[in-house]
Amino acid sequence: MDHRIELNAAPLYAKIKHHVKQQIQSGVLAPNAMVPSENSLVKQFNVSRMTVHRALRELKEEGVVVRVSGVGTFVADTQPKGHLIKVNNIAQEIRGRGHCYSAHVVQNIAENATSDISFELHLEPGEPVFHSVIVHQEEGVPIQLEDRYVVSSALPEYGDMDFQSITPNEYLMAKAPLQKVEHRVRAIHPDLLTQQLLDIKSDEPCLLLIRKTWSDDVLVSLAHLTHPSSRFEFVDKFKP
Amino acid sequence: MDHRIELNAAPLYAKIKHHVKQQIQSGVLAPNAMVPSENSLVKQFNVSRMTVHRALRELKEEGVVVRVSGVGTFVADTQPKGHLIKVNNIAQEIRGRGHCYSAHVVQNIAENATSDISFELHLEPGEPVFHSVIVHQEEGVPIQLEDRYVVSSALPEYGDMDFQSITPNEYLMAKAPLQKVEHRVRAIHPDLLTQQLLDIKSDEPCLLLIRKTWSDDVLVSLAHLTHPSSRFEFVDKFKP
DNA sequence: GAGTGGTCTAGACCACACG
DNA sequence: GTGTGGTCTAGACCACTCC
Repeated sequence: MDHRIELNAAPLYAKIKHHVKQQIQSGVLAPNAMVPSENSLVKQFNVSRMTVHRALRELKEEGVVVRVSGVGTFVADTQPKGHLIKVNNIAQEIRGRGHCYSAHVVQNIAENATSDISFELHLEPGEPVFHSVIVHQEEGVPIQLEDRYVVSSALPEYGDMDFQSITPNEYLMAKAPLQKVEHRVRAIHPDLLTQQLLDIKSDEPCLLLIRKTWSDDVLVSLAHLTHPSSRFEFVDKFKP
Repeated sequence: MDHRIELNAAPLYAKIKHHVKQQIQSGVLAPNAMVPSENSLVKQFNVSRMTVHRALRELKEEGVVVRVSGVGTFVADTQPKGHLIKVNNIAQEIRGRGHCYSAHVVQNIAENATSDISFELHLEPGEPVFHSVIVHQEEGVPIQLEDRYVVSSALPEYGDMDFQSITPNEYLMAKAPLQKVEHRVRAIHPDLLTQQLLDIKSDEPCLLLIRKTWSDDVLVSLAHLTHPSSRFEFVDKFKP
């Protein structure tokens, strides 16, 4: 049986991985749902079991799936969690979990930098900046409050954007190629406005990620990303 | 349970991985040196090529070796890859600021794993673990509460250590070469004991870093690192 | 007993690199 | 050409879980 006749260059195990991921992302396979067994995928794709096994094993390594010997393979029940570096793609991450992403744009206006903000952004006080405030939601539940300042001179069209379909970070990544990033992570008590926007009680601590991004040696954006502790944690796996 | 017996029960691909790692660590295989080819390892271990291939593929994914199709497999030259959150060396970090580091060892005892801990460490309930609790101080002020469990079978001498002059992390790094790390960061309310040990008020939120470390494909340690929000933040700068 | 995942074999074909 | 890694097959045995 020759599979090489096909022009598609992707290995079979990669296609199977992609197929399962798609099923999860599209909602066909909900969290905790059972993924078709190796043998049924063997029949479905007309490949050997070793190939299916490799696909599912790698999905397990990636944390997409949980496998229990003698029982079956299941869609990982991932709590809201973020990779520090990838917090920018909160929309993508939520959708990757097979959940519904939505955004509530509180404001996106032009301001003159206060002394605090101008200091942080290395500007002169009073220089124009954009100030956007957006609540990111997973399955309708607020998961991140994004309070962002953008240097107007670097991205003059930022204020015209409607961030319903694209997140500010996706916009920034596209318009101002990321050159350098600085993260600070703190635990805080949310202020009253934050409590209301995130729909949390006053005694719930929050994870605050302060993110500065540079493009072309210019500091372009300062974002305060606030996450309720009960709904979010940062996760980072790496190999030294 | 003897650690050596587990090696005999280990899968063949794991034995081959371990063998190659040993060769590298012992200096038999220097950085950039060529690792024996799949076919020669097939003969040496009298196994199938698929088994050897899996071993080398996983070593590649771990960054231990570099593989070039049509050429060969080579020992990776040690890449620094300065990654996230260097909480590892809290003592070093404090001294790097020119401040005085001190440690208060609350306990370092042998226990039998509770069901919670055994689950997290992938052990059977009741298996022996070491449980150390240490308060790390900067200029005499508590800055990190380290609550750590270590798998006894992996590091049988951990319980004998006096962590006044060397931190558990430094000990682990020396005894069990770091292979993989998982971090989770949360914001929490400290419990009463934590408040006392860190000398903080009950309403001060804390940054909790949960750190799991693997060595040689074995999970060896689980640490809860709690930091008062007013005295600590994580900082991370990087260039993509 | 039937089904699951975990491992392993002994072959095979392919693309690529090198001399 | 030979040697390398990348992939894939069609079986197999095992330990395990669930009914």
